[in-house]
Order: sequence, then structure tokens, then C-alpha cells
Amino acid sequence: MSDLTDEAATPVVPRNDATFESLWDELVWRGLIHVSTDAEALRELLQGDPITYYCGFDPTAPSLHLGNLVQLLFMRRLQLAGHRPLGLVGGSTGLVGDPRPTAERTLNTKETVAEWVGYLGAQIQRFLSAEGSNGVRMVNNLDWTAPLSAIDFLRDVGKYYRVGTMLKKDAVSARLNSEAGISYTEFSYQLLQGLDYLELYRQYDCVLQSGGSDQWGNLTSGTDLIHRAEGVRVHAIGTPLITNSDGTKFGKSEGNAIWLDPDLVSPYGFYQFWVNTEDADVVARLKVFTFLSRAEIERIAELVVREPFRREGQKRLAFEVTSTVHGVEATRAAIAASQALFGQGDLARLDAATLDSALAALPRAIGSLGMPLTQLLVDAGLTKSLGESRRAIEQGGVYLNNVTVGSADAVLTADAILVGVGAVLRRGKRTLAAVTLAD
RNA sequence: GGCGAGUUACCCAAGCGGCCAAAGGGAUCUGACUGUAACUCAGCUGUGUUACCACUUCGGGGGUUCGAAUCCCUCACUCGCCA
Repeated sequence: MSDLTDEAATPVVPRNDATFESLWDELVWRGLIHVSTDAEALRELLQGDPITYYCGFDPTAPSLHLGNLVQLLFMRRLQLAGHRPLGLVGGSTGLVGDPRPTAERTLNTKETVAEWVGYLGAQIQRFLSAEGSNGVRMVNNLDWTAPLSAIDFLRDVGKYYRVGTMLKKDAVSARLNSEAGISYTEFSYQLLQGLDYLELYRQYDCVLQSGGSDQWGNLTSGTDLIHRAEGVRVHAIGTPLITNSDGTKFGKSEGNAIWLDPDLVSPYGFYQFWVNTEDADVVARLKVFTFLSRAEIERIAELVVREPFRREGQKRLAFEVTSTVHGVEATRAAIAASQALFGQGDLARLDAATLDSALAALPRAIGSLGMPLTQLLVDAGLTKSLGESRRAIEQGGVYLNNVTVGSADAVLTADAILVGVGAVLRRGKRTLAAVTLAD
């Protein structure tokens, strides 16, 4: 494999693997089909003339995250096959809240939701081509639900729904069996999502909706509604929820979500997340999150088994996914920073430019000479309190420029500032922060 | 509607007047090992400038007491049993 830090190294061009008999077969091979409506019919449908399909994203946060990335790349694969994507942002569904199995959601203000709708819309468009006859079209479900009166909604949509069926949906029954119960608001969610599909079917002849398998109840809400209202069978595909082989939640780093917004998770942090993928998970991730061909992935799979310590799979995965989300430039910078910071080498020997860009990738604390390291650790977000800082140092878990800090009383000194740029503060093996001087 | 049980730190769960910042387990975090791993072993885990010192904490509020997570009253919520 070529060196990924090489300027010549470029991410693979997104395309579907022509060695598969059909797009459907590739999707199955990649493990992207967890549940669907009629598989045979879908295989045919996806092989035929372009169809219109959609996937919705609710504004529950100011950015999409890795779970959403599965959907976006799934959509991209269909688009590459010539199909027409509709990117839906949930301006109205975001106001209501999809019932989570555990507890009622806190409603966000309309202003907040509207703001997030804008952010998500922009993110979605970065992953789907706007070019050609099958360029992505963005829609917002608030456009057709806002003008709808409660009476019309109940008469035109509600009449098609049986409460018995609604109660059987997993998300709803889980809540009914829990202490949390469920509000009428969230109970109504499936009607709204069903209406979306119906609306898109009528407006754009949309005949396929994809979503996470946990959304299956909501996906079928739409297919059932269209069947009742229009007498037509349309389709739905539920992609698997990505899980880690060790049972922990995928897409979280120390409990925090991995967001796609570089302001929330830096490209460096994003790259690091992927580089730290477990051996047991690498191949499955490559299939889902990259456009590498089957042959290439099978080749890497062998390397992962034969030479796991080289971590070629992780590096390739991190390179590809980070490039897809943040671009090649940012990815190269992230790799360079990773090498500078994790290399066994002496940080003091780095040149100013390399060090500066490496530090730029890290969370930052502004310090001044004489400032206690315990405070800098807190400022950098490496610890939560001075006590924790002290404890970490006493356990030998804190490093300044790769040198263990011996005393909890240590302060920032002038010689710690490398080539006039700053210092590298590290907690544990791989949690890093930059320290720069205030001036 | 009646009777009974319960609400403890990130989660589960002991404690039932002082020795309780609060057992134990899980989880996180740190160290050794290592591949920036996994497994295993060890340690930390309320806050405070370095502390057997102070402060905040045991559902909310109010009492009793030299002293309460522990006793009393009250409010809220949860869970059983009987109507």
C-alpha cells in the first residue's frame, strides 16, 4: 500500500463496485441491508430506471453524527447508480420528537430547530452530488405540515391509522411498558413521518425511503399509509445500527458523539476516532464507510489478520472516511499531526511549521509562564477539576512534551515552550492538548 | 380509594444517630504490558493549591438532637398488595 502521508495519496473515487451483479448485491455484501420490504422487488427496482428515494434527518442537534453518515453514504451509493435522492430535513418532525425507547424528549424551541435545520441541510448537501438529472433535491417537511390544520390532519391522515397498529411499534410499546410513559405528542410522530413519505410520493414519485433499522416502524408507517391512501406498494430499507464487537456504542468517544461538524469534532479528533477502531471491526467499517472495492477490502482484511500490528486497515479507514467528511487537505494535516504527536521522536526537534499545525489540531489552553499545570489540564479539558489533575499527575499519567510530569506542583516554564510555538500537554496515552502563551 | 415498600454519588446497590464523602459491583479514567490496541494485572474516581482540614452531597421542604443519609412532620414521584 502507498504511504498515506504521501502527497500523491488520494482517497478512492466514490463509485459502486462493478464486479457485483447488482447494486442490491453490493449493498447486501456491505452489510447495509438489515431489513427491507420485498427484497426481490427492490433488487429489480434498483437495477432499473432511476427512481426517487429519500431519507430524513431530524434536527435534534446542530450537526449530524456518524450514525447519520451511514445514511448519507448509503444515499450516495444509490445516487451513483443513477437514482435521484431527496434530502429531507425534519423541520416539523424535529419540533415533535421521535420517541426514544427510554424517555420523553425535551422540546427545543422553534428558533433552535429552525437554526439546526439550516446546519443539517448544508451538511447533507456536501455528501450528495447536485449535478446532473439526478442531483440531490432538498426538502423540509415543515413546508407541507405547517399549512395543515389540525382538523385536516386528523381527517386526511389520522383516519388511515389504527391505534392498535401504532401501539405495536417498538418505540411506542417500549415506552408504554416503561415508567416514562409517552406523551400524545411523541405518539403522533409516526403519523408525521408517514405523511412525509406520502407527500414525497405524490410530489416526486418517491418510492423508497431508507433509515436506520431502529426507524423501521416509522418507515413502514409511510409505506402503509401510501398503500392505503394511494393503493400503491412502495419500499423501505432499514440499515443496521452499527455496533462495536465489544458491545460498546459505536460513534462515541468517551461518551461524546462524533459529530461531522469540524467545529464540534476537529478533523484530527475525527481521524483519531477511526484510527483507534478495533481490529475486529475494521473490515465491517470499511464496507460501510468507504467506497473501496470488494477486492481492495478483501486484500486489507487479509492484512488485518496477518499483520494486525501494522494497522493498515485502521489507517486506510481513517484516511478514507476523514477525507470523505473533511476533505483530503484536512486529512493530510490530521495525519501529519498524528505522526508528530505520536511519533516516538523528540517534539523539540520538529520544525515550527509542523509543530504549529499539529498543535492547531488539538484542543487548546491559553497559559502563561508560571501557571500550574493542574490548572492548564483543566483549561484544556483534559481533566475536570484541579483534584483530578493532581491525581492524574500523581499516577504518572500526565506528560508535557512527551515527558512525564513528576510533581503536581509543576508549573509552565519557558523551556517547555517549543520553538516559540507552544507546548504539548498529554493525559494518558493519547489524550492531547496544546498549550499556547497568552500575549 | 385503602394498606405496605421505596427514592443514596455516572449506573446498580449497602448503610438505619457520631468511627459516613458514605461498603460492594459495574462503568469511566490512569499505570504496567502493547499495535496510539485487545486480554490481563494494579490504582484513582464529590470540590477546594498540596490538606485525616474545610466545604457541598444521600428525592424537595421543615423539625428533633451537641451531632442525621440514618429519628419526626410534610410534599413529590416510583413500586407492590387489597378494593
